[in-house]
Amino acid sequence: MPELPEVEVVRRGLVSWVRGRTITSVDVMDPRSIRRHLLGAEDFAGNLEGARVLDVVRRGKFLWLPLAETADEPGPGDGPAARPSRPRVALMAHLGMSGQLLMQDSDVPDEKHLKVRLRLSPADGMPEQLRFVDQRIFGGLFVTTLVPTADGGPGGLGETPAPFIAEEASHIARDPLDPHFSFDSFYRRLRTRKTGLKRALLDQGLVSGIGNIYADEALWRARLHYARPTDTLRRADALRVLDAAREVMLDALAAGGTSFDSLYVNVNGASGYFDRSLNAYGRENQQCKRCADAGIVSLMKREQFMNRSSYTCPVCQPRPRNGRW
DNA sequence: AACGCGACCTGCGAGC
DNA sequence: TGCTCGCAGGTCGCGT
Repeated sequence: MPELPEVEVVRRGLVSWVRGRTITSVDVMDPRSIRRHLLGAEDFAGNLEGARVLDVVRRGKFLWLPLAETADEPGPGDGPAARPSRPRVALMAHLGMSGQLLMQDSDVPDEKHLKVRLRLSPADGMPEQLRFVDQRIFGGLFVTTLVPTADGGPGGLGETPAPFIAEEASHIARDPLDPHFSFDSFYRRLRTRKTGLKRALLDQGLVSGIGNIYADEALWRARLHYARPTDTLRRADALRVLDAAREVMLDALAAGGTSFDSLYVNVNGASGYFDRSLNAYGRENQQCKRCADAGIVSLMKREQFMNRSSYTCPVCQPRPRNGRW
């Protein structure tokens, strides 16, 4: 579930099912899904078994579960007096292009692409297993350490552990929905880049959470072409495209994310329906909706850019000339 | 230092 | 029917 809204749908879904529960056993059915855990499957399982899940935190498209290393170590809900030393490790997840995190009862047959199974301590009315399913294996799980954040703010969206972030997510910028996202610092860095606007929007170190779909949607809403040079971009234009990204991702979140097929589902296996609201992505040769409202005939164009497809309206998102508008 | 490309994977639909 | 090709929501590492 690759972009921010889809990952956030998973995070929200997961919180109520796993927070406070203990991981009792781990099955790795395909070691490729934990290849970023360099010490291998046995070490991976050993780190998780007996650990208690404190929360589910997201930064950009990275998701992690801070862990209390023993089951009886107090968690965030146990009151200030019982607060433990901060958690030091976390179970990290990235969904890549096709990863899913699913809560399943034990009697549900294994999915075709089931890669990792976590069994959780029993809890009333809750599924016993957290499953990582991944067709293309671009995603994966691994255990990592928590390190201080660069700006001293919260690590990501989620409630604990405030100033700490999973190490492999520490180079990822805040996303436009993060309350600590700073437009000023984004814009300052944007102007120093010598690249095109879409490439910058997809650079997770500059602003995170935006992928190919929402980049095209944000550019369409802001009436900007993907090749607009970043070093001459006016503040008002940068603000417009960032606001557009925030809006479109919030709308998508409210719709449960974008699903074209069963690959993109929430933790209960349900699809989102934002695909019906897309204005640019996937609309090759279809009439631009905004131009149609203005009585202008204009067909959306698909072009190869960065080895992937980009969709633009040739009328309301004209290609820049000479590095200027 | 930062940009931009290829690699990492499986499966599906289109076209022959 | 079955082959090949192009395509798919992402990230990382290398060469320039």
